Amino acid sequence: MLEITSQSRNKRIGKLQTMHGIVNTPFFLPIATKGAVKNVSPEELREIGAEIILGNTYHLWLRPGHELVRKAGGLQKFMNWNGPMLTDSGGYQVFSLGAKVNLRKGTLASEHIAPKDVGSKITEEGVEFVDPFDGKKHFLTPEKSIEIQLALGSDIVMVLDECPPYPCDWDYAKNSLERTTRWAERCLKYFKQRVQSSKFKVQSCDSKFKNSKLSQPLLFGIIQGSVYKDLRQESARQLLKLNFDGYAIGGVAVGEPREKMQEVLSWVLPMLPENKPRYLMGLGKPEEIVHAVNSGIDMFDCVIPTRNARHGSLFIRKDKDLSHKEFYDTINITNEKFREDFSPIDFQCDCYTCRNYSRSYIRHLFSVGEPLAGRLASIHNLKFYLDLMRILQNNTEVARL
RNA sequence: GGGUAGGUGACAGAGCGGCCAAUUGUACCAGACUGUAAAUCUGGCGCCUUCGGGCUACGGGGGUUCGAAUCCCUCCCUACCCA
Repeated sequence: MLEITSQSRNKRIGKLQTMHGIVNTPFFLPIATKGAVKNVSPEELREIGAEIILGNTYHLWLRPGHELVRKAGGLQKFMNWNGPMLTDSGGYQVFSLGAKVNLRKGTLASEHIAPKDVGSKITEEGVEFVDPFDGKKHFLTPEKSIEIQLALGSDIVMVLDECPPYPCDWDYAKNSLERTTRWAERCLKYFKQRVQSSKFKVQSCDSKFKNSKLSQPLLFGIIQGSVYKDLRQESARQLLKLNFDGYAIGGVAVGEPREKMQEVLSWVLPMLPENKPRYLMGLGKPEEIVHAVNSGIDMFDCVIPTRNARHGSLFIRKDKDLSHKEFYDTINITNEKFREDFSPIDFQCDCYTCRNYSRSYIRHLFSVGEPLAGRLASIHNLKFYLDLMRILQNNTEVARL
């Protein structure tokens, strides 16, 4: 249940209760796909203001295996993250692994080949994946995905969905969304069965959470339907009937134009209950997050801050007015113009990196391939994102400081 | 002093008569990354250009040939071996 503490037009600010603590909304989840946010330790995540992170079912299932993580006491304990965690269901890998294998075969993703024909095979029962590392096949069902997520100790469990690529024709999108709903039902059924059984035990990493009001994870449904209004709304209606703890909007930022994504929000958000969290999966660029928060989204996750950091692309605050279209800049720190620039990445930033290191030094680390480069850059970019969320959490007014 | 192997673009290293301004890698320059197969990928990388092309280039000089980085002569240089 989401406790909304203030609201202005569509924008909501609140608190989300989870097994491992309360999280302020709207929030951003740093991504720890394989049980670690790349280059950043849990302590550093805390320091820069992260309250919750995201782990990945698919990757952790294959390595090290969810049973191992269960034995370790849950992923939080395993990786030393004392706080809430959301787990993705593996649905995105239907898209990302499928589409990429497809591209390798020389077919354009834009030609839209249904993923069932490529790297992942979708049937009513579940999805068959081919592990790109060793070519082994793995079969993931809705029930299996839930089982894994519970073993990982997830606070927010996502249903297994299919994330279709863009463009995607109406017929395919319709079939896909309906299957996603059927999978969601199976997830819900299995989830209830497991969580209500006497054997269910919260994977708690810290005794302080024993008094949490919540003794079981939250389960979120995922709305699909590509860029079609009728399908998106149909998907939302179907999932609303199942009464999930929260609702995610999936299948966006897969190549569709920006306006399409904003349209999807405008169709779907008015249908969702006020007191339940809304999660826009995989988003996004800072301005997309600001727009989505103003539209009523509470949760985000994205690889941009960490991946771009590793590639030398860094965020810089520019304008305090978030309604201003260009409230930030990005620089590529590897550019020659920073060779003798001894100023910090961002004067307005108080992250560890900006307090202690110059652009020139970080550029040097990148050019000689020192791992510290990616680490300092990731800390900075994540701080930029988390600061952005902090600003959004502190201001009821639509996108203004 | 004698012998052998070599000298190719910033570096390493292919090419060994025309399809060579010259494979490839690195370095360098720029760009892209949206529920992470990503410390990855893409493009550029002699000079000039009206984008058709033009010019200068494979140690120096000379030659053979319609045509040479590629063949011949000579000089210079480098590495290793023998004195």
